[in-house]
Amino acid sequence: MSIEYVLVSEGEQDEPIELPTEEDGSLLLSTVAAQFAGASGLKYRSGGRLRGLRLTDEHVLPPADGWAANRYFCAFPRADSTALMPRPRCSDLIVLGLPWKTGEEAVRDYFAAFGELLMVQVKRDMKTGLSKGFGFIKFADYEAQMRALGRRHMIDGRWCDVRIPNSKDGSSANHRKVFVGRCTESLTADDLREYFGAFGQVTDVFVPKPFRAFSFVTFLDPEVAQSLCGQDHIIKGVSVNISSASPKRERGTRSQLVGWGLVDSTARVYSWPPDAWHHSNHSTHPHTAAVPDTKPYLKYE
DNA sequence: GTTGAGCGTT
Repeated sequence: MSIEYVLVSEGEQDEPIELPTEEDGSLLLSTVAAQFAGASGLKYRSGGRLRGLRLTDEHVLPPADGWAANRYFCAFPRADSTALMPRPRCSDLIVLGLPWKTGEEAVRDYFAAFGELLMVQVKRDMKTGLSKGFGFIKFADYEAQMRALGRRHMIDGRWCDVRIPNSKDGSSANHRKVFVGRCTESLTADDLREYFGAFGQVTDVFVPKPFRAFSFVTFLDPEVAQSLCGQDHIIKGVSVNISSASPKRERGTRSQLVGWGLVDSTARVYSWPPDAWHHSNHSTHPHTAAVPDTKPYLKYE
């Protein structure tokens, strides 16, 4: 078989380059990577759908109808295996020193240059509506976050700082319940259950009545709960912060017990499942457990 | 009707 040239572009819309095949008719991944750094494979469009090419031992194999029948573009690890190799999560960032005048539109306009924005807030006085001079943003891409953190920002004629908020709590107790802060009244228990259900089985959701701007979500698996602590999540457009459900102070007080969900000061608006849950629910907190650090409800470890 | 280091109605 003789050498053939294959049309390959970086992205589907980009200008293709001709790449030479090997004697066996395959295309070496290193040949692709020489032109498109970081490429991990090739794909093409077939009948409106994307199709990936087989890759064996660094040889990209042609489709059944041969190379010439299609145009190819690159697959990159980041684009296709987000679930397998997640980049660091973006966190909310605080923007300090905003001019009093500056609103969310201006903040968004400014930071959009760094990358896609998922959230922009300018904090205002509840009564007057005047800006407090700071706000919060969240980028879609960690690289954008890094770029924004790496420098000062001139916004509407004033130097502003972008930092990681220190309200973030790095600590996370090993418990199944998480505190969900910065809830709005628009977030219902069902919203929270549906959203957090994607991370693991949710066994309980507390939403204080009257509205208190936070909620508690309990998972079956404490590892799931722990893994979420310290993160910001956007639910129905609301940026909530997840942290350990155990308050930092006031242990032993009624508010402590309330925080742990051991006392019902608020309405239990969601409970599941009704009975299987009853026993382990209130017996395994480190401060109250009769049997220290045993986790009879776990099937692993 | 003000202000200029901070931290988002726990």
